[in-house]
Amino acid sequence: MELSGTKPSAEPPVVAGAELSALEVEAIDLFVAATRLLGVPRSIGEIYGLLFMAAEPMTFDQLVSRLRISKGSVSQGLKALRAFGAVRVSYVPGDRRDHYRAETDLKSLVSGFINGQVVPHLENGQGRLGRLRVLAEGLGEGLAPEQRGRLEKLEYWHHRARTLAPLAGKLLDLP
Amino acid sequence: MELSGTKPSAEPPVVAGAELSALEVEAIDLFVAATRLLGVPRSIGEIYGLLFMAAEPMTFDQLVSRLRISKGSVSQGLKALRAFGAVRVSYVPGDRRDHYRAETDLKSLVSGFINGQVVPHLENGQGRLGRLRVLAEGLGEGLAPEQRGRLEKLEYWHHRARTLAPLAGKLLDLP
DNA sequence: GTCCTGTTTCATTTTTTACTGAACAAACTG
DNA sequence: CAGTTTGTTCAGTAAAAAATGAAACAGGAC
Repeated sequence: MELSGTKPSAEPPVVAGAELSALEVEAIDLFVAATRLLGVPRSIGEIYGLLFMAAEPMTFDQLVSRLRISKGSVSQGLKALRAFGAVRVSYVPGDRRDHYRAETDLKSLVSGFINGQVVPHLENGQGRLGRLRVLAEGLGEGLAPEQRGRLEKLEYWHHRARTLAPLAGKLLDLP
Repeated sequence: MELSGTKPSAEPPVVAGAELSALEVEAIDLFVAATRLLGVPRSIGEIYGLLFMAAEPMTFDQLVSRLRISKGSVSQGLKALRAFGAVRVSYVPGDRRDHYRAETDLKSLVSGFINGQVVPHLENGQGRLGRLRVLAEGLGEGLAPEQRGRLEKLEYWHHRARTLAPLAGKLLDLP
């Protein structure tokens, strides 16, 4: 199965249920790899990857038919992507369907991800730390100095994370 | 189930196979929550959490018996934690067994995690990007301007990530 | 109102990932 | 050296996560 020709004479059809072009496959592959690192589902990477390479916004059913994944996955994937601002909905006059396009501003993407995935965990951590503090106080002298130091360290880490998280997007500008 | 007493008169036994103290449980819980965010297995959080709160280094079989998880999990977990420098091995004279303690320097932990989990992915991405570039060149004019722009964006992102990743630890110092 | 079209929801199935435990290897001991 | 202790590996299994697809829903169009 060789791509022997020197230049592609027939341009890839961009019809609804068409096969993915090699370029699209490669781009999707890249984003799927990224999702593993970020710990989000594969299908989300597929959707974002395809939208990222698309020359123009795509509809729900284009995503379904070109990626050959279920409507359920597309619906949930778009929901998550919208939730942290990685896709936007374009209004297209005369078309009842929503058209989706990828947000490609790195700062927005990073901020969105931090706010959606990290900040909630940190707020959770707040509660856990509080309980830990109460337990430690209850122990009084039963707490070894090493342990006391560790708890202080934890408080410091948490504080660090909470002050840094909102800045993550901005850190991309500086260096 | 109330902790009604004002001070704990009976101190918790720190014997090998003992129950975990409330403090330990709470700390482990916190780290287990963190592992979900980082996408690493739960057992790793348990091990690190217990070591983090331990007043002194612990042995392999203490981890097995106190956490009540299998030797396999402890072995694999410690292997991973050692791999990115989150636990260190203490030599204890007169004891054949290794004693493990948690590394608690935040910079080291962050750097270790980045080097172990992120950098390999980025190197991988190098290859993917290369293939994408080749495909794009092959298409020539068949590539829409939007798509060309996206590819440039990708290159930029990747470059950004590669230059920033090694600095991650240091970024914790500055602000 | 009823009939479409586009999208969401959710119980079930599939896939992936992590854990277990027994067999194994290495290193020490007496 | 035989026996014991300490830790690793890996095939099988259990648990968790994600994908599916059918049914429900929303809101225009007619």
